[in-house]
Amino acid sequence: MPRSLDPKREAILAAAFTQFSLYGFRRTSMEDIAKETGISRASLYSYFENKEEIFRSLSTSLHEKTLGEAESHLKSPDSQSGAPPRVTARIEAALIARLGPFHEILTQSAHGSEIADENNQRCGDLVRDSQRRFQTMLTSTLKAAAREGEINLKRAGLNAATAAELIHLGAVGLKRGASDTADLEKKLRHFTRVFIGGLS
Amino acid sequence: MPRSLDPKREAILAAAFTQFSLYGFRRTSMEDIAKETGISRASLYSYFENKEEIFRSLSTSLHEKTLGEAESHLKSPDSQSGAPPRVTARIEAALIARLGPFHEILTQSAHGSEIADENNQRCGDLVRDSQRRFQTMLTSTLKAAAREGEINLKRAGLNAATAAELIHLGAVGLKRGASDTADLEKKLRHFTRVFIGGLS
DNA sequence: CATTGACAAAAAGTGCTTAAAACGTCAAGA
DNA sequence: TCTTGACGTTTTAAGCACTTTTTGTCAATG
Repeated sequence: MPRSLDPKREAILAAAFTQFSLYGFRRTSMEDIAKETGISRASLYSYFENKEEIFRSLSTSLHEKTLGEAESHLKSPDSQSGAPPRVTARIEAALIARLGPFHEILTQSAHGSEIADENNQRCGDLVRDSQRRFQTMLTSTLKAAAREGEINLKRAGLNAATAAELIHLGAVGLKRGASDTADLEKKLRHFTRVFIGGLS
Repeated sequence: MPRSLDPKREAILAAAFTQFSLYGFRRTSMEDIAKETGISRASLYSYFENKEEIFRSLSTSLHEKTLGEAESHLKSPDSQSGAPPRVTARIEAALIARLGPFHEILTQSAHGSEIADENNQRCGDLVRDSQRRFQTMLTSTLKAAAREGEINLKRAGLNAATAAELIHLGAVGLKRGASDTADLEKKLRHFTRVFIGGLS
Protein backbone atom coordinates (compact mmCIF):
# COMPACT_ATOMS: atom_id res chain seq x y z
CA MET A 1 0.00 0.00 0.00
CA PRO A 2 1.42 3.38 -0.96
CA ARG A 3 2.23 5.39 2.11
CA SER A 4 0.27 8.32 0.81
CA LEU A 5 -2.95 6.29 0.67
CA ASP A 6 -2.75 4.42 3.96
CA PRO A 7 -6.19 5.06 5.51
CA LYS A 8 -4.71 5.24 9.02
CA ARG A 9 -2.38 7.96 7.90
CA GLU A 10 -5.25 9.74 6.24
CA ALA A 11 -7.30 9.57 9.44
CA ILE A 12 -4.44 11.00 11.43
CA LEU A 13 -3.92 13.77 8.91
CA ALA A 14 -7.61 14.64 9.00
CA ALA A 15 -7.56 14.79 12.79
CA ALA A 16 -4.39 16.86 12.77
CA PHE A 17 -5.95 19.26 10.29
CA THR A 18 -8.92 19.74 12.60
CA GLN A 19 -6.72 20.40 15.61
CA PHE A 20 -4.33 22.70 13.79
CA SER A 21 -7.32 24.70 12.56
CA LEU A 22 -8.68 24.97 16.08
CA TYR A 23 -5.50 25.66 18.02
CA GLY A 24 -2.74 26.42 15.54
CA PHE A 25 0.42 24.41 15.08
CA ARG A 26 2.31 25.31 18.24
CA ARG A 27 -0.65 24.89 20.56
CA THR A 28 -1.58 21.48 19.21
CA SER A 29 0.12 18.56 20.98
CA MET A 30 0.56 15.02 19.77
CA GLU A 31 -1.85 14.09 22.55
CA ASP A 32 -4.50 16.34 20.97
CA ILE A 33 -4.03 14.71 17.59
CA ALA A 34 -4.11 11.22 19.05
CA LYS A 35 -7.30 11.90 20.98
CA GLU A 36 -8.98 13.42 17.92
CA THR A 37 -7.93 10.42 15.85
CA GLY A 38 -9.15 8.04 18.53
CA ILE A 39 -5.88 6.24 19.10
CA SER A 40 -3.10 6.49 21.62
CA ARG A 41 -0.35 9.02 21.33
CA ALA A 42 2.23 6.25 21.06
CA SER A 43 0.58 4.90 17.93
CA LEU A 44 1.10 8.15 16.14
CA TYR A 45 4.80 7.42 16.12
CA SER A 46 4.34 4.27 14.07
CA TYR A 47 2.83 6.40 11.31
CA PHE A 48 4.79 9.64 11.54
CA GLU A 49 8.21 10.61 12.79
CA ASN A 50 6.93 13.62 14.71
CA LYS A 51 4.62 16.62 14.57
CA GLU A 52 6.75 18.33 11.96
CA GLU A 53 6.31 15.42 9.57
CA ILE A 54 2.56 15.45 10.11
CA PHE A 55 2.48 19.11 9.29
CA ARG A 56 4.63 18.72 6.22
CA SER A 57 2.50 15.82 5.04
CA LEU A 58 -0.59 17.96 5.39
CA SER A 59 1.06 20.75 3.48
CA THR A 60 2.28 18.40 0.77
CA SER A 61 -1.14 16.87 0.51
CA LEU A 62 -2.89 20.18 0.09
CA HIS A 63 -0.34 21.37 -2.43
CA GLU A 64 -0.66 18.17 -4.45
CA LYS A 65 -4.43 18.29 -4.32
CA THR A 66 -4.68 21.89 -5.44
CA LEU A 67 -1.99 21.50 -8.08
CA GLY A 68 -3.68 18.38 -9.41
CA GLU A 69 -7.06 20.05 -9.64
CA ALA A 70 -5.53 23.14 -11.17
CA GLU A 71 -3.77 21.02 -13.75
CA SER A 72 -6.88 19.09 -14.64
CA HIS A 73 -8.72 22.37 -15.16
CA LEU A 74 -5.95 23.74 -17.31
CA LYS A 75 -5.84 20.60 -19.42
CA SER A 76 -9.56 19.99 -19.67
CA PRO A 77 -10.92 20.16 -23.20
CA ASP A 78 -12.81 23.32 -23.95
CA SER A 79 -16.52 22.84 -23.47
CA GLN A 80 -17.72 24.79 -26.45
CA SER A 81 -16.52 27.63 -28.58
CA GLY A 82 -17.65 31.09 -27.64
CA ALA A 83 -16.73 34.70 -27.97
CA PRO A 84 -14.54 34.87 -24.86
CA PRO A 85 -11.33 32.87 -25.33
CA ARG A 86 -11.87 29.42 -23.93
CA VAL A 87 -8.61 29.51 -22.07
CA THR A 88 -10.08 32.14 -19.75
CA ALA A 89 -12.53 29.73 -18.14
CA ARG A 90 -9.81 27.15 -17.63
CA ILE A 91 -7.45 29.59 -15.96
CA GLU A 92 -10.27 30.95 -13.80
CA ALA A 93 -11.04 27.46 -12.57
CA ALA A 94 -7.39 26.65 -12.05
CA LEU A 95 -6.77 29.77 -9.98
CA ILE A 96 -9.79 29.06 -7.83
CA ALA A 97 -8.74 25.46 -7.32
CA ARG A 98 -5.18 26.43 -6.52
CA LEU A 99 -5.72 29.47 -4.27
CA GLY A 100 -9.15 28.85 -2.78
CA PRO A 101 -8.28 26.19 -0.20
CA PHE A 102 -5.35 28.17 1.20
CA HIS A 103 -7.46 31.28 1.44
CA GLU A 104 -10.15 29.23 3.13
CA ILE A 105 -7.75 28.16 5.87
CA LEU A 106 -6.45 31.67 6.28
CA THR A 107 -9.89 33.17 6.75
CA GLN A 108 -11.78 30.35 8.45
CA SER A 109 -9.29 29.29 11.08
CA ALA A 110 -8.78 31.46 14.14
CA HIS A 111 -5.07 30.68 13.74
CA GLY A 112 -4.87 31.09 10.00
CA SER A 113 -1.96 33.47 10.04
CA GLU A 114 0.05 31.39 12.50
CA ILE A 115 -0.51 28.36 10.30
CA ALA A 116 0.56 30.30 7.24
CA ASP A 117 3.70 31.42 9.06
CA GLU A 118 4.57 27.90 10.13
CA ASN A 119 3.94 26.73 6.62
CA ASN A 120 6.35 29.23 5.14
CA GLN A 121 8.91 28.47 7.80
CA ARG A 122 8.75 24.69 7.83
CA CYS A 123 7.60 24.02 4.28
CA GLY A 124 9.17 26.90 2.41
CA ASP A 125 10.73 24.41 0.03
CA LEU A 126 7.37 22.78 -0.73
CA VAL A 127 5.73 26.16 -1.20
CA ARG A 128 8.36 27.46 -3.58
CA ASP A 129 8.34 24.22 -5.52
CA SER A 130 4.57 24.22 -5.87
CA GLN A 131 4.54 27.81 -6.98
CA ARG A 132 7.11 27.02 -9.62
CA ARG A 133 5.10 24.05 -10.81
CA PHE A 134 1.92 26.07 -10.97
CA GLN A 135 3.60 28.80 -12.90
CA THR A 136 5.01 26.22 -15.27
CA MET A 137 1.53 24.84 -15.90
CA LEU A 138 0.23 28.31 -16.53
CA THR A 139 3.11 29.00 -18.86
CA SER A 140 2.45 26.02 -21.07
CA THR A 141 -1.25 26.74 -21.08
CA LEU A 142 -0.56 30.25 -22.27
CA LYS A 143 1.91 28.99 -24.86
CA ALA A 144 -0.67 26.59 -26.24
CA ALA A 145 -3.31 29.28 -26.29
CA ALA A 146 -0.93 31.55 -28.16
CA ARG A 147 -0.15 28.80 -30.64
CA GLU A 148 -3.84 28.39 -31.35
CA GLY A 149 -4.35 32.10 -31.69
CA GLU A 150 -6.56 32.44 -28.64
CA ILE A 151 -4.25 35.03 -27.17
CA ASN A 152 -1.51 37.19 -28.55
CA LEU A 153 1.54 37.52 -26.35
CA LYS A 154 3.81 39.26 -28.81
CA ARG A 155 1.52 42.22 -29.13
CA ALA A 156 1.76 42.73 -25.38
CA GLY A 157 5.52 42.36 -25.51
CA LEU A 158 5.45 39.41 -23.13
CA ASN A 159 6.64 35.87 -23.19
CA ALA A 160 4.47 33.14 -21.76
CA ALA A 161 6.50 32.74 -18.57
CA THR A 162 6.33 36.43 -17.75
CA ALA A 163 2.61 36.54 -18.42
CA ALA A 164 2.12 33.49 -16.22
CA GLU A 165 4.07 35.16 -13.43
CA LEU A 166 1.96 38.29 -13.66
CA ILE A 167 -1.26 36.31 -13.52
CA HIS A 168 -0.05 34.26 -10.61
CA LEU A 169 1.29 37.15 -8.54
CA GLY A 170 -1.72 39.28 -9.33
CA ALA A 171 -4.10 36.51 -8.33
CA VAL A 172 -2.23 35.95 -5.08
CA GLY A 173 -2.60 39.65 -4.42
CA LEU A 174 -6.36 39.33 -4.66
CA LYS A 175 -6.34 37.11 -1.59
CA ARG A 176 -5.43 40.07 0.55
CA GLY A 177 -8.65 41.87 -0.21
CA ALA A 178 -11.06 38.97 -0.30
CA SER A 179 -13.33 38.57 2.70
CA ASP A 180 -14.51 35.02 2.03
CA THR A 181 -14.33 32.26 -0.53
CA ALA A 182 -17.19 33.55 -2.60
CA ASP A 183 -15.65 36.97 -2.75
CA LEU A 184 -12.27 35.56 -3.75
CA GLU A 185 -13.82 33.51 -6.52
CA LYS A 186 -15.66 36.51 -7.85
CA LYS A 187 -12.48 38.58 -7.85
CA LEU A 188 -10.50 35.82 -9.51
CA ARG A 189 -13.12 35.48 -12.24
CA HIS A 190 -13.18 39.19 -13.00
CA PHE A 191 -9.44 39.46 -12.81
CA THR A 192 -8.81 36.57 -15.16
CA ARG A 193 -11.41 37.69 -17.63
CA VAL A 194 -9.95 41.17 -17.88
CA PHE A 195 -6.33 40.07 -17.88
CA ILE A 196 -6.71 37.37 -20.51
CA GLY A 197 -8.89 39.79 -22.38
CA GLY A 198 -5.91 42.10 -22.44
CA LEU A 199 -3.92 39.39 -24.16
CA SER A 200 -6.49 38.78 -26.89
CA MET B 1 4.54 77.60 10.87
CA PRO B 2 2.60 74.48 10.03
CA ARG B 3 3.73 71.62 12.19
CA SER B 4 4.26 69.43 9.17
CA LEU B 5 6.79 71.80 7.64
CA ASP B 6 8.84 72.69 10.71
CA PRO B 7 12.41 72.11 9.51
CA LYS B 8 13.46 70.79 12.92
CA ARG B 9 10.76 68.19 12.78
CA GLU B 10 11.79 67.29 9.27
CA ALA B 11 15.40 66.85 10.37
CA ILE B 12 14.34 64.59 13.19
CA LEU B 13 12.15 62.55 10.88
CA ALA B 14 15.00 62.16 8.40
CA ALA B 15 17.31 61.01 11.16
CA ALA B 16 14.70 58.63 12.50
CA PHE B 17 14.16 57.18 9.05
CA THR B 18 17.88 56.49 8.74
CA GLN B 19 18.03 54.79 12.11
CA PHE B 20 14.86 52.77 11.61
CA SER B 21 16.24 51.55 8.29
CA LEU B 22 19.48 50.53 9.91
CA TYR B 23 18.21 48.97 13.12
CA GLY B 24 14.46 48.54 12.81
CA PHE B 25 11.88 50.18 15.07
CA ARG B 26 12.40 48.23 18.26
CA ARG B 27 16.17 48.41 18.20
CA THR B 28 16.25 52.15 17.63
CA SER B 29 16.29 54.24 20.80
CA MET B 30 15.45 57.89 21.21
CA GLU B 31 19.13 58.34 22.00
CA ASP B 32 20.01 56.95 18.56
CA ILE B 33 17.63 59.35 16.86
CA ALA B 34 18.87 62.30 18.89
CA LYS B 35 22.50 61.54 18.09
CA GLU B 36 21.75 61.11 14.39
CA THR B 37 19.88 64.41 14.42
CA GLY B 38 22.68 66.13 16.28
CA ILE B 39 20.63 67.27 19.27
CA SER B 40 20.04 66.02 22.77
CA ARG B 41 17.56 63.32 23.52
CA ALA B 42 15.60 65.68 25.74
CA SER B 43 15.00 68.02 22.84
CA LEU B 44 13.23 65.33 20.88
CA TYR B 45 10.43 65.53 23.40
CA SER B 46 9.72 69.14 22.57
CA TYR B 47 8.99 68.09 18.99
CA PHE B 48 7.40 64.67 19.42
CA GLU B 49 5.47 62.97 22.18
CA ASN B 50 7.44 59.75 21.92
CA LYS B 51 8.92 57.23 19.51
CA GLU B 52 5.50 56.05 18.44
CA GLU B 53 4.55 59.52 17.28
CA ILE B 54 7.78 59.81 15.32
CA PHE B 55 7.03 56.54 13.62
CA ARG B 56 3.47 57.49 12.80
CA SER B 57 4.62 60.85 11.46
CA LEU B 58 7.05 59.07 9.17
CA SER B 59 4.36 56.72 8.02
CA THR B 60 1.92 59.56 7.45
CA SER B 61 4.53 61.48 5.58
CA LEU B 62 5.34 58.63 3.23
CA HIS B 63 1.69 57.89 2.63
CA GLU B 64 0.95 61.51 1.86
CA LYS B 65 3.93 61.80 -0.42
CA THR B 66 3.13 58.69 -2.42
CA LEU B 67 -0.57 59.48 -2.57
CA GLY B 68 0.21 63.00 -3.72
CA GLU B 69 2.52 61.84 -6.46
CA ALA B 70 0.11 59.15 -7.50
CA GLU B 71 -2.67 61.68 -7.69
CA SER B 72 -0.63 64.09 -9.76
CA HIS B 73 0.17 61.31 -12.20
CA LEU B 74 -3.45 60.28 -12.42
CA LYS B 75 -4.57 63.84 -13.02
CA SER B 76 -1.78 64.87 -15.35
CA PRO B 77 -2.95 65.84 -18.84
CA ASP B 78 -2.25 63.19 -21.43
CA SER B 79 0.98 63.91 -23.27
CA GLN B 80 -0.15 62.96 -26.74
CA SER B 81 -2.67 60.71 -28.32
CA GLY B 82 -1.54 57.28 -29.33
CA ALA B 83 -2.78 53.83 -29.97
CA PRO B 84 -2.54 52.59 -26.36
CA PRO B 85 -5.12 54.29 -24.16
CA ARG B 86 -3.53 57.28 -22.54
CA VAL B 87 -4.89 56.33 -19.16
CA THR B 88 -2.56 53.35 -19.11
CA ALA B 89 0.57 55.45 -18.79
CA ARG B 90 -0.98 57.50 -16.02
CA ILE B 91 -1.97 54.48 -14.00
CA GLU B 92 1.42 52.88 -14.54
CA ALA B 93 3.11 55.96 -13.17
CA ALA B 94 0.67 56.21 -10.29
CA LEU B 95 1.21 52.60 -9.23
CA ILE B 96 4.96 53.02 -9.36
CA ALA B 97 4.77 56.22 -7.34
CA ARG B 98 2.45 54.69 -4.80
CA LEU B 99 4.00 51.25 -4.32
CA GLY B 100 7.65 51.77 -5.21
CA PRO B 101 8.81 53.55 -2.03
CA PHE B 102 7.26 50.96 0.27
CA HIS B 103 8.75 48.16 -1.73
CA GLU B 104 12.07 49.96 -1.62
CA ILE B 105 12.05 50.01 2.17
CA LEU B 106 11.02 46.38 2.32
CA THR B 107 13.84 45.23 0.10
CA GLN B 108 16.60 47.69 0.91
CA SER B 109 16.44 47.75 4.69
CA ALA B 110 17.80 44.80 6.62
CA HIS B 111 14.76 45.24 8.86
CA GLY B 112 12.20 45.79 6.15
CA SER B 113 9.78 43.16 7.32
CA GLU B 114 9.96 44.25 10.95
CA ILE B 115 9.24 47.80 9.87
CA ALA B 116 6.33 46.64 7.75
CA ASP B 117 4.95 44.71 10.72
CA GLU B 118 5.24 47.68 13.04
CA ASN B 119 3.63 49.82 10.41
CA ASN B 120 0.61 47.56 10.12
CA GLN B 121 0.36 47.24 13.88
CA ARG B 122 0.82 50.89 14.86
CA CYS B 123 -0.45 52.62 11.75
CA GLY B 124 -3.09 50.21 10.52
CA ASP B 125 -5.59 53.05 10.47
CA LEU B 126 -3.34 55.20 8.31
CA VAL B 127 -2.64 52.30 5.97
CA ARG B 128 -6.29 51.42 5.50
CA ASP B 129 -7.21 55.04 5.00
CA SER B 130 -4.50 55.57 2.40
CA GLN B 131 -5.49 52.45 0.55
CA ARG B 132 -9.06 53.65 0.44
CA ARG B 133 -7.97 57.03 -0.84
CA PHE B 134 -5.79 55.50 -3.51
CA GLN B 135 -8.57 53.23 -4.64
CA THR B 136 -10.90 56.21 -4.79
CA MET B 137 -8.44 58.06 -7.03
CA LEU B 138 -8.16 55.07 -9.28
CA THR B 139 -11.90 54.74 -9.38
CA SER B 140 -12.49 58.27 -10.59
CA THR B 141 -9.69 57.97 -13.10
CA LEU B 142 -11.33 54.86 -14.52
CA LYS B 143 -14.73 56.53 -14.51
CA ALA B 144 -13.36 59.47 -16.46
CA ALA B 145 -11.61 57.17 -18.90
CA ALA B 146 -14.85 55.27 -19.41
CA ARG B 147 -16.73 58.49 -19.98
CA GLU B 148 -14.27 59.47 -22.68
CA GLY B 149 -14.44 56.06 -24.27
CA GLU B 150 -10.86 55.12 -23.53
CA ILE B 151 -11.97 52.01 -21.72
CA ASN B 152 -15.18 50.05 -21.62
CA LEU B 153 -16.19 48.82 -18.20
CA LYS B 154 -19.65 47.62 -19.06
CA ARG B 155 -18.38 45.08 -21.55
CA ALA B 156 -16.26 43.54 -18.78
CA GLY B 157 -19.22 43.56 -16.44
CA LEU B 158 -17.40 45.73 -13.93
CA ASN B 159 -18.02 49.02 -12.24
CA ALA B 160 -15.18 51.47 -11.79
CA ALA B 161 -14.72 50.75 -8.08
CA THR B 162 -14.42 47.03 -8.61
CA ALA B 163 -11.96 47.47 -11.45
CA ALA B 164 -9.93 49.83 -9.29
CA GLU B 165 -9.86 47.29 -6.50
CA LEU B 166 -8.65 44.57 -8.85
CA ILE B 167 -5.87 46.75 -10.21
CA HIS B 168 -4.81 47.79 -6.75
CA LEU B 169 -4.83 44.33 -5.20
CA GLY B 170 -3.18 42.81 -8.24
CA ALA B 171 -0.46 45.42 -8.23
CA VAL B 172 0.18 44.88 -4.54
CA GLY B 173 0.53 41.20 -5.30
CA LEU B 174 3.32 41.96 -7.73
CA LYS B 175 5.43 43.27 -4.86
CA ARG B 176 5.79 39.74 -3.53
CA GLY B 177 7.63 38.55 -6.61
CA ALA B 178 9.72 41.62 -7.37
CA SER B 179 13.38 41.41 -6.47
CA ASP B 180 14.20 45.10 -6.73
CA THR B 181 12.75 48.43 -7.73
CA ALA B 182 13.55 48.05 -11.40
CA ASP B 183 11.92 44.64 -11.48
CA LEU B 184 8.83 45.92 -9.71
CA GLU B 185 8.49 48.79 -12.15
CA LYS B 186 8.79 46.45 -15.10
CA LYS B 187 6.14 44.15 -13.67
CA LEU B 188 3.82 47.05 -12.91
CA ARG B 189 4.18 48.37 -16.44
CA HIS B 190 3.41 45.04 -18.05
CA PHE B 191 0.58 44.37 -15.65
CA THR B 192 -1.08 47.72 -16.17
CA ARG B 193 -0.71 47.56 -19.92
CA VAL B 194 -2.36 44.16 -20.15
CA PHE B 195 -5.05 44.85 -17.58
CA ILE B 196 -6.14 48.20 -19.01
CA GLY B 197 -5.83 46.60 -22.42
CA GLY B 198 -8.41 44.13 -21.24
CA LEU B 199 -10.76 46.99 -20.50
CA SER B 200 -10.43 48.61 -23.92
C1' DC C 1 13.33 80.46 25.31
C1' DA C 2 15.21 76.68 23.08
C1' DT C 3 18.35 73.35 24.83
C1' DT C 4 20.21 69.99 27.88
C1' DG C 5 22.22 67.34 32.01
C1' DA C 6 20.49 64.90 35.52
C1' DC C 7 17.05 62.28 37.96
C1' DA C 8 13.42 58.87 39.08
C1' DA C 9 10.40 55.53 37.04
C1' DA C 10 9.52 52.10 33.73
C1' DA C 11 10.90 48.65 30.63
C1' DA C 12 13.78 45.28 28.84
C1' DG C 13 17.34 41.96 29.17
C1' DT C 14 19.91 38.18 31.96
C1' DG C 15 20.68 34.15 34.71
C1' DC C 16 18.92 30.85 37.59
C1' DT C 17 15.41 27.75 39.75
C1' DT C 18 11.29 25.08 39.70
C1' DA C 19 7.09 23.02 37.87
C1' DA C 20 4.50 21.39 34.22
C1' DA C 21 3.88 19.78 29.67
C1' DA C 22 5.18 17.41 25.71
C1' DC C 23 8.26 14.34 23.59
C1' DG C 24 10.11 9.78 21.77
C1' DT C 25 10.88 4.96 22.98
C1' DC C 26 10.04 0.27 24.38
C1' DA C 27 8.53 -3.77 26.64
C1' DA C 28 4.24 -5.84 27.82
C1' DG C 29 -0.44 -6.92 26.54
C1' DA C 30 -4.56 -7.68 23.50
C1' DT D 1 1.02 -7.65 14.54
C1' DC D 2 -0.82 -3.77 16.20
C1' DT D 3 -1.58 -0.98 20.14
C1' DT D 4 -0.62 1.30 24.36
C1' DG D 5 0.74 2.44 29.35
C1' DA D 6 4.63 3.80 31.45
C1' DC D 7 9.24 5.63 31.76
C1' DG D 8 13.12 8.82 31.26
C1' DT D 9 14.30 12.84 28.68
C1' DT D 10 13.61 17.19 26.54
C1' DT D 11 11.13 21.41 25.95
C1' DT D 12 8.47 25.00 27.44
C1' DA D 13 6.59 28.18 30.75
C1' DA D 14 6.68 30.83 34.83
C1' DG D 15 8.69 33.06 38.65
C1' DC D 16 12.20 35.68 40.83
C1' DA D 17 16.22 38.60 41.74
C1' DC D 18 19.25 41.46 39.63
C1' DT D 19 21.45 44.55 36.15
C1' DT D 20 21.20 47.43 32.31
C1' DT D 21 18.85 50.25 29.15
C1' DT D 22 15.45 53.39 27.94
C1' DT D 23 12.05 56.52 28.93
C1' DG D 24 9.74 60.96 30.18
C1' DT D 25 10.27 65.13 32.92
C1' DC D 26 12.34 69.43 34.94
C1' DA D 27 15.03 72.79 36.82
C1' DA D 28 19.10 74.97 35.45
C1' DT D 29 21.81 77.15 31.81
C1' DG D 30 23.72 79.78 28.08
